[in-house]
Amino acid sequence: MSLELLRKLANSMMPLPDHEWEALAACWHPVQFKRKEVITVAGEVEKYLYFVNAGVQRLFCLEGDKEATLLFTYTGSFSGIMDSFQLQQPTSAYLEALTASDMLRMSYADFDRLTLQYPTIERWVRLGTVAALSGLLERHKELLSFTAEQKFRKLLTRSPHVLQLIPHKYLASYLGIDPATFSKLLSTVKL
Amino acid sequence: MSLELLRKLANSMMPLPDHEWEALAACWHPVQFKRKEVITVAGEVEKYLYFVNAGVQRLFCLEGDKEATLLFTYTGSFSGIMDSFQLQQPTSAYLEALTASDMLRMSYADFDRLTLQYPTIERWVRLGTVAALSGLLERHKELLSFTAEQKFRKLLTRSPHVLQLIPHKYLASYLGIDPATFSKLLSTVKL
DNA sequence: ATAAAATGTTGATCTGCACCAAGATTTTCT
DNA sequence: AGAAAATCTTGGTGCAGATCAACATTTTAT
Repeated sequence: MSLELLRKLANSMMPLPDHEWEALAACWHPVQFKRKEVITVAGEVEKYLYFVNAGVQRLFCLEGDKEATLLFTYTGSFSGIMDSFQLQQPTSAYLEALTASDMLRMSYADFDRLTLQYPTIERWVRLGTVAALSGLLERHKELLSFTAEQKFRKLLTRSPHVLQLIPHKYLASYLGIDPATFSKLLSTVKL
Repeated sequence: MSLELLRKLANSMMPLPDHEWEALAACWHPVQFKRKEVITVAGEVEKYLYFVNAGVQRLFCLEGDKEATLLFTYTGSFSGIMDSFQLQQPTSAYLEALTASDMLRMSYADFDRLTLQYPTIERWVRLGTVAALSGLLERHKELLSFTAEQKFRKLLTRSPHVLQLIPHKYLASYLGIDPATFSKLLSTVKL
């Protein structure tokens, strides 16, 4: 069971005393998902916090017959439906594996115990959550004020690698534009 | 200095032992803003967490020549630029008073000390932040998938009172639609 | 109370982008 | 390797909603 990536991340953010790290590490359990497999279904309460050892995942909602993609998670990042997990309330989102995924996960009971027992961990979770909020606010601002082309360009400059990593129809959904429009924008930029 | 509203809110969410409440209460200081006064400017680090005793405030960004309104805060809610405050990083947003505002505020130094000293408070801040994240995700989903009319209707059903409270041009900006379109939608619904 | 500023309304254009559809290409599965 | 499924491309069309503009109304400040 590989905790290397997670340990590296933890150390870079907040070095923990050895015994706290032990307690934390003991709560993670490996789990695998196949490509296209749905990890969490709308209506459920998110049972786990995930850490991605390998693969790409997508968080999305169904609105009528359309999907709205909220975010992607990647190798080396946390995953799961964070608000549903922390508040233990039903979610209206789906989490699915876009590629075969190798993940670690922690149950809510363990998470709750750790945060109550170790103030450092509680604090670290808070700051991680704020960072997520900050990123979402930034994207929100773009949705409110950018044209399709501006959103497209921003994606290209901020995360060019996702073009090879994620099917374009999902990137289009993430930007709130039509897949055909995405394709047309792409062709204008490639010249 | 009126801590009534704040105390009521705190008790409803998480009753604190008396001495913790004392420590918390001692950190708040009253402050007033005039209508249209800018409370925090883009580029700054948010110095304070606010609690609104009276008034309405608006959080927005400038993108080119347009404003994108991210959220409103009201009597009885917290205010401030939460991510900038908690992370002590510069913000790209502005906070302004839409009406004359009567607020309480707490410095970051006090906030930091309280969260380190009292695990209950640290935890409560985390859960408040998650709740904010949850609400923002919900709105994000709507921006991605709703038409102007759908967003308009949702606003009317969820918060009809804001129609009397907030100038419609800001509501339009909040929904990401043109003020003229907002006005036209309003007239169709009034019949 | 009055002037001035801000906000809201309404109609007439104009356009960005969604929508549709059919074919080309790529990826996945066995 | 080959068949099937998924994804991407590209052109044509239509419309939701932005933009423009002029006037009406409401709110604020003195």
